[in-house]
Amino acid sequence: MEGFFQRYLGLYRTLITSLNELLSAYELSYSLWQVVFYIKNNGPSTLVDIANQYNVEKPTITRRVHRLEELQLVRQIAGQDRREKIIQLTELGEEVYQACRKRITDLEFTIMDGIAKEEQEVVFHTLPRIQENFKKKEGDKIE
Amino acid sequence: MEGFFQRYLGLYRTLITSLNELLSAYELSYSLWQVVFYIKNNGPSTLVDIANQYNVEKPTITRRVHRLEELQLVRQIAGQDRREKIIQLTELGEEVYQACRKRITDLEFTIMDGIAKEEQEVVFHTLPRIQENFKKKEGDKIE
DNA sequence: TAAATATAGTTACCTAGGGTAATTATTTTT
DNA sequence: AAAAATAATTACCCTAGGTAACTATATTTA
Repeated sequence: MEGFFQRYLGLYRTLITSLNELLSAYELSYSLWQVVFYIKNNGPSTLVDIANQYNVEKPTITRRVHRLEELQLVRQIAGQDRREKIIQLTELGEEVYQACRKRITDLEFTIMDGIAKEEQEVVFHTLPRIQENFKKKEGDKIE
Repeated sequence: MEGFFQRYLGLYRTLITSLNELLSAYELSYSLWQVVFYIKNNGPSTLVDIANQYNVEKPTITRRVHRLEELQLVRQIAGQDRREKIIQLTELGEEVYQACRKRITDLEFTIMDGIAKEEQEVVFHTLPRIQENFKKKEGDKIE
């Protein structure tokens, strides 16, 4: 499938810019949204949980969480292990999640306009399979 | 198609990192590769041509081209319009293009492992259609 | 159980990559 | 000829992430 990367990456800037514009109404960016999304869908989490989910380093998540604390969208709660910082959504965080979720879903429908349901399904299921192939390749390298 | 953006963007860092690693063997990154690729496939081009192709601002391309000049992969040639800077590949640039093209194509095949040809085709054709939908949306906004 | 090791998070510093506004040189329009 | 447009550049700024070193706490192990 020569040219796949080009097709894939050609869409990236358009998509991320569009999402960031949408989210800027809530003083968020996609990278901040990822954290809100993760906590909403996995419950109170540690920074390591989040870093592992998105394959980024811990300082990256430290920064994102600090920003979200400033925005009062998340707060820290006490846990057993005093090394850990467990964060959860605030009430405001929940509200902003709902509002963004709706607008993002709307955008997802808009940009699928005219594309058959079956085609959408194929794309939806194939992208994670490609990602698995990358992981497999990484694994091979290490062994 | 709720969750599409997540699926799409989840792959991004994996993919771009993998490509940048591959290209680092030639002191390139994907953003530099785009310029080499464009010139190879469109012939000698101006900076504006390239900026338009990738929807980035001119200074971005100025920087990329300067870097490629340092690497001696491109050179400037004279044109009619003396405002323009027309750049073309050097012999070294051609060689590096061929080498990278091969390695990128190999990677493209690797990460499609186990994915049926028909599914690959659907993804391949659907991504640009999604991009068109974004453009259409942008257009609507302006009017 | 004391010492060694591992883990969670932070800080400071660095890099990649791109944007905006202002500027220069040249060309095109009026 | 003067005004407007265009191509490229420069200077400055922003976002986002990485690495290495460090602190505090928890877990292993000898």
